[in-house]
Amino acid sequence: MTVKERKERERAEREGLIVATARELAEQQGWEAVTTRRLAERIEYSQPVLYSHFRGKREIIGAVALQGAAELAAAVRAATSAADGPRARVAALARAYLDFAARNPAVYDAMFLLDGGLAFAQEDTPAPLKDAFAALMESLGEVAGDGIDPGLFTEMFWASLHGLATLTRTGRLLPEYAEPRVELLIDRLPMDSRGQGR
Amino acid sequence: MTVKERKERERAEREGLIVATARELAEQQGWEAVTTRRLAERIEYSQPVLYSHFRGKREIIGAVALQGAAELAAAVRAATSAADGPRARVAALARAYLDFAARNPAVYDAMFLLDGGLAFAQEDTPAPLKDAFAALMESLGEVAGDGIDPGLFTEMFWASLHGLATLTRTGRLLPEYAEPRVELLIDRLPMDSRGQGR
DNA sequence: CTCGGTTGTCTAGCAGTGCTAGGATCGAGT
DNA sequence: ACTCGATCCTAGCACTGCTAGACAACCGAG
Repeated sequence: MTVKERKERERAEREGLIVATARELAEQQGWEAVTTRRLAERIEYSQPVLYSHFRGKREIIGAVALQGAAELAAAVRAATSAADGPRARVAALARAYLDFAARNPAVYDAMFLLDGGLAFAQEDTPAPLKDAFAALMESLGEVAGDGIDPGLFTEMFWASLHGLATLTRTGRLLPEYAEPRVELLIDRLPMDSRGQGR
Repeated sequence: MTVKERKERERAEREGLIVATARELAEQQGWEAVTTRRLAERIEYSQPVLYSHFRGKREIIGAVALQGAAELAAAVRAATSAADGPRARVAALARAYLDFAARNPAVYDAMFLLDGGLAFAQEDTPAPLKDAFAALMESLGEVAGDGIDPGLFTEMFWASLHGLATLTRTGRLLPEYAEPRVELLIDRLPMDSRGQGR
C-alpha cells in the first residue's frame, strides 16, 4: 500500500501548496486578486484541480483562516508567556494581536472579515479557532474582575481589539492615535486582582 | 429655464431612486445581490444610466453609506438627548449604535466594512461622516477622563462598538452574552467627572 | 507483458459580473 | 418644420466562480 500512501502524501502536499499560494497572493495583492484562474496558474495546474481539494473559493479562504488562527494563537502565547504579571500579559497580548493583524492583513481578513464557511462560537467550531480564543482567555480571564465570566470578558476585549485592527487598517481612525488607543484599552477594560484596573 | 430645472430635478430624483433601491436590495438580499443589472432592472432603466450618476458600483455604496451616516448620527443624538447624566448618555449611545447596526446591516456594512471610496478621518472626509463622529463625541467626550483627548476616547469607544457590532452579526460571539458585553463596556471604558468609572 | 478499468487532469464552456463604445431616439430651441 | 444636442439603450468586452465531458496515465489482475 505504499503507492496509495505516496499518492495521499502528494495530494496533501498539493493542498498545502494551494493554501500557501492563495495566502501569498492575497497578502501581495489582496483577496480580490485571488481568482481561481490566477491561483491555478501559480500552482501550475488547471482550475478544476482546485475543486478536487476544496468545494469552492470560500473553503480555500477557510483553510487560510485556520492556518492563521493557529499562528495567532502561537503569537499571543509567545508574547504573554514572556510577560510578568496579569497587566503586563494583557498589554503584551493586545500588542501581539494588533501586530499580527497589521502584519498579516489578508490572513486576518480570512479569519474575521470574509466568509470562510467556518462555524464560530459553537460545538462544531474547528479546533484552531477554539484554541485561538482559548489563548486569549488564558491571559484575559484573570483580569475579568469579580463576578465577570472570563469568556464574556474575553469576548469584549477581543471585540475591542478587532474594532481597532479593522478600523485602523481601513484608514478610519487617526494613525497618530494608534498607540494611545491601545494604552487606553489596556488601562480601562481589565480589572486586576486588587479589584481595580487603574 | 424651467425646463432645465425640471430636468435637473428629475435627475436628482432618479439618483435618489438608485440609492434607495440599492439600499433596499442590499438590505433584502445582501450586497452581493446588488448587481448593476438587477439594480438597473429595478429602477426600470438600462445599466449605463447608473454610470451617468455614479462612477461605478463603489460610488453607489458610498452614497448609501453617507445616507446611513446621517441616520446614525440622528439616532445617536435622539437617544442621548433623552438620557440624564453622562453615564446614562453613554449607555444610551452604545445601545442606539448597536441597535442601528443590527437593524440596518447592509447600510452599516456600506459605511464601515465595504469600500465606498470615502475618505475617513481627514479634511476631505464628507460632512455626514464627520457629523456622525461628532455625534458620538458629544456624549463620549465628557467621560474621556482627565488628560485623555475626547477624540481619542471616542475613537476607542467607537472601535469597541464596531467590533461588537460586526462580530456579533457574523456569529462570532455568543448571542446570549450580547447584553452583558455592552454593560461591561459602558461600565469600564468611560470615566465620569468624579474621576472614576465604577 | 498485456490488457481493462480506475483515477486523475485538462479543455472548453456556462451563466453571471462590472463597465463601456456606438448608434438610435427623442425633444427643445430656432 | 427642422436641426442638433442631450439622453438612453443595445450589444459587447474581459473577467469571475464553477462544471461537464473528453482524454491520458497509471495501477493491479491475468
